[in-house]
Amino acid sequence: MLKEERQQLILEKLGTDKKVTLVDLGQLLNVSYDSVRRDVIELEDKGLLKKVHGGAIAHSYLSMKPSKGLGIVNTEFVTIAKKALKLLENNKIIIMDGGTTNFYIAEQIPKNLELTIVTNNPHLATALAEHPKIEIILLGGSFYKRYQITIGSKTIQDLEHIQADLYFMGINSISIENGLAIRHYEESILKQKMMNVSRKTVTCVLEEKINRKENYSVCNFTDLDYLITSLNASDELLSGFKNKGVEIL
Amino acid sequence: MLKEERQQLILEKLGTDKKVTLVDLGQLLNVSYDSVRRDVIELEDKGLLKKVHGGAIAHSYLSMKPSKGLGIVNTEFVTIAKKALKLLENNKIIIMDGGTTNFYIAEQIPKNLELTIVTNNPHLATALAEHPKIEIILLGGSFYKRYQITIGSKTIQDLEHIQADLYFMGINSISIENGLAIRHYEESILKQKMMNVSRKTVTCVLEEKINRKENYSVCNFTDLDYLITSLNASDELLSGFKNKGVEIL
DNA sequence: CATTATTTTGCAGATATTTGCAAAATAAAT
DNA sequence: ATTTATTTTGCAAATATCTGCAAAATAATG
Repeated sequence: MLKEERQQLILEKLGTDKKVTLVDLGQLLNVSYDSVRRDVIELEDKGLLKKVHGGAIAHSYLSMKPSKGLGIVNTEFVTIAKKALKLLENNKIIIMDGGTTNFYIAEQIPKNLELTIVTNNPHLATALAEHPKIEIILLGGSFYKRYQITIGSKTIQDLEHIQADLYFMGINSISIENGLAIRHYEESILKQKMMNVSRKTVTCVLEEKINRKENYSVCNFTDLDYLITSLNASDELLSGFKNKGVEIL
Repeated sequence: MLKEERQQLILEKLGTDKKVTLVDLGQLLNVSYDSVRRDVIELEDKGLLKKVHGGAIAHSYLSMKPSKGLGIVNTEFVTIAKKALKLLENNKIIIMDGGTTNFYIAEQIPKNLELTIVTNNPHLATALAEHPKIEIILLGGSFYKRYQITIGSKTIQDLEHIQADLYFMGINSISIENGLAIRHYEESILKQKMMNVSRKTVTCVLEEKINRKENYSVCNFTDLDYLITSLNASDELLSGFKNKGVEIL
């Protein structure tokens, strides 16, 4: 059995059971104790699980259904989140909106980093509460049940006096011609405001979002400062995005 | 069983029962007395619970984590919540703060009632999102991790332009002489503001809160409009509260 | 295809962690 | 004040981890 195959099985088991012991894994996979341990260490380095004495426990997002593929644990998010961490520095003020990737990023922020995080996503606020050094500002406003975020003029007003260093923007579609766009009108306005009060803006783009079409435009592609993706730099989907003044990570 | 797994179970039990003894835990988890004690010590170091002689008690915010439904149903809460429902009418604007009882009330609100609920408690907002007809306003501000609510001058400012009909106030202690009081300074100020912008104020008082002492006073007993309790009207704990212009339910 | 480099695997000894036990110290209860 | 329950401490056994190393498997090369 290949190493990758084994590690995939570990993740799957972890997704259903939430925890595994190394002894169990060793028997299940028919390899030595040491091999599974090394596997688990590798997986931990990738941020896909948490290793503990005698076993491993799942990161909350492992239970999330993979967007495509069958039974394959989706690690695209985690790869992206890892890259996003490189943009974080001590004492910066970061805006994170209701984008899904922001959860993955939040979970991976090193415990020694001091940050202020401004968000309109209550779930993100509670997730970040586990972190010892992060100060959290929650934006008020109308609570939009469907996306579970605050929204509307009050939210925008709350941003008025904020000057952030970086904004992690969630997006539904991205293309050169149409720029960045999402599905909901009020939210598109809010994202524009968030861009305005941030020195730099970064967006994390999953493969599936590229060249899709959505209704409400937020900004042009070149308004971005960074683009984070798990795609290889040589990938042709990215070809149009290069050399436009946006740093691609 | 992994150590982390055990500790997770301890926290879960604590979330529902509010208190545990080490003896119980030892039996429940099938480990020695000493192990659970060491677990509890570790959890205390992480600030997740408070260790006491012979056991441990939950931090108040543990109960806020909407683990699964509301866990074990505490009948006292439910009795109180039922009574609280009588104060609700169509199209009213209600403020609910971070009080625990507000969760129970929220869960019981009839599906046909149209309300606007203003809260500084994100967990309450997400719980209310299940309700088809309630409009939710979430107050912004600094997110206070320990109690999982927003707090501070921004939160107070968000209340400035709100005129509510009713305020469900959570409280830690109540007595005739010292009035209503809680443990946290900023929160006491916030509750005062919430009272100010509401036409009427109601508080739900569990037996244990009566004649306790807490640090920060919020208001006098007579500033209340309604008092909801599960105690029998003839109970002597209530004797001092009667005929003071506060309607006791 | 054979050969060489690279990676992966399992093993053994040295360290470190966890666990349960028992005696001594402390706190709570009667 | 005496008894009882709980905590603390030190200790030893069991278990898990880490390290370096050599055999096996895999990939790369000519």
